[in-house]
Amino acid sequence: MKIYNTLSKRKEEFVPIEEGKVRMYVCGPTVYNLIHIGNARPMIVFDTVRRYMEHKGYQVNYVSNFTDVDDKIIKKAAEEGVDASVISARYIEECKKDMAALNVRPATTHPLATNEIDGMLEMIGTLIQKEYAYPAEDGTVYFRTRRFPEYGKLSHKNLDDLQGGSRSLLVSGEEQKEDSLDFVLWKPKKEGEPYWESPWCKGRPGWHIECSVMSRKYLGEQIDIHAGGEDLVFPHHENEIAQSEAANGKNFANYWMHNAFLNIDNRKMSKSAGNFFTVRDISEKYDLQVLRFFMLSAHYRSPLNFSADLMEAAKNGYERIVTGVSNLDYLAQNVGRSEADEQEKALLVQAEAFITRFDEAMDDDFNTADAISVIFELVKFANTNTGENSSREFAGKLAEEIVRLSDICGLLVRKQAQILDEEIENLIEERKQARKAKDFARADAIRSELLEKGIVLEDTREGVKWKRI
RNA sequence: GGCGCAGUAGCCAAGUGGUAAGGCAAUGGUCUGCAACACCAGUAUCCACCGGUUCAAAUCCGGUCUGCGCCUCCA
Repeated sequence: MKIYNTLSKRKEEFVPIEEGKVRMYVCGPTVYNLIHIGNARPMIVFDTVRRYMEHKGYQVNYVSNFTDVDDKIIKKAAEEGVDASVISARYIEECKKDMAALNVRPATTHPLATNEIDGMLEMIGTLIQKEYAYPAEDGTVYFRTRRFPEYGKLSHKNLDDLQGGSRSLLVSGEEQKEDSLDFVLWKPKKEGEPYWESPWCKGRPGWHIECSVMSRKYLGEQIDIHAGGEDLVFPHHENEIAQSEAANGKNFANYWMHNAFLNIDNRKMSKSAGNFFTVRDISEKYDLQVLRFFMLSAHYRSPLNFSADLMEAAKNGYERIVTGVSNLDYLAQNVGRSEADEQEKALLVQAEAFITRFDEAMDDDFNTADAISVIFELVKFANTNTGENSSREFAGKLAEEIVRLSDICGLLVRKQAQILDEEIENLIEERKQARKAKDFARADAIRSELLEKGIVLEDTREGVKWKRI
């Protein structure tokens, strides 16, 4: 299995620190609002990475934090006149709902920054002791960036370029830094803000130190994979490396994975531009499996454009798989012959090639676009080779195969049997009689009536089928 | 200004040296009372442009154009 590593800028064979196990940390959202569809991309992508790793037999320890103390949370709390913890608790709950709807599995551990303050104080203390950090007069603690010679190794920047770029960006408070590249580990509280006691001042942690501490606590000093959006490469992940490696004296993460951004109508999503969508917004119009399918239909390192038309196309594509499985399930339950014959057995052997190709695609830096195209080919293979003369075993096995591959991508393609209201069932039965009597006007009227209730009827060779839209 | 990414059919998107996967849309056909589903057929002489390397390039090298990202909170 090959993974593109931002550190080396190339694909590398994945070798875990501990055989059979993966330790993986994914930077999670700051919970000050409902998550937006841009937040959803890393969640979906790295959930898929995790699922594939597990499919390959790895035991994955997957940690993803919630940043629950931050300027934006404090601002929102002030607006609503409530405590910051009320805001963060609310949006953590909402985020978990969205994740469930996206079929993103909960992490092994979802640590909260505010529960890990002791660890942060400890790490900051160590950094000061090792002279990698220093407190300023007002109690702010800064990381001494130039003391960490490898600073810039992830983002491939050199310190002097950064120095030049930031010189014009000096803001108030900067003058107490030894160097403009130094970044904050601990900052003093302002009036009305949540705070914790520390040896330096009453205050709260800087953003970067959280992840270094939580990663170490739940996964150990050295981990296999650290992941997040590409915007986190600099400065967040660069700073994490500096903190963790300076404090622990060890290499931090072996593989750094970054997903590219999601754009809306070819522009960066932003509230001010008015092209901002939360996951909840999308869920009002689409099954969120469609959003997941959409995100996985491009490679995670390519920028992905989002638009209404593209979502429609994704919906149609996703439904092709769902319909395929549904047709196979129908055959598997209703067809006469139970055992596969010789010809079908030969076809099942042939179908194994799709599984191999699926794994090859995923082994190549999680090429989900290619992997999904293999699922489509398998669907077509199944559609072409099954019919009312198929055996239950044959249809059933093909259905299982499609469901299994989709499941590795976290895509739910088998719709649960839904219970129909008695009234609807009666209408379907009445329409059946009407069609038998060639009263097509009445049959079409019933179909229209059901359509208004969100029920679509299809008269297939195998009989009348219906689905909710 | 520094660093970096991308440009493949109407749209989306794989493919990084051996002669263009897959999906959506559209077209013709089969099936169907009709519709939907499904199947079959054709659909990029060509991969932004120019030049080079090679027996061979969408794939490597150089240049041009265009779009985008990071360098500042941000997935």
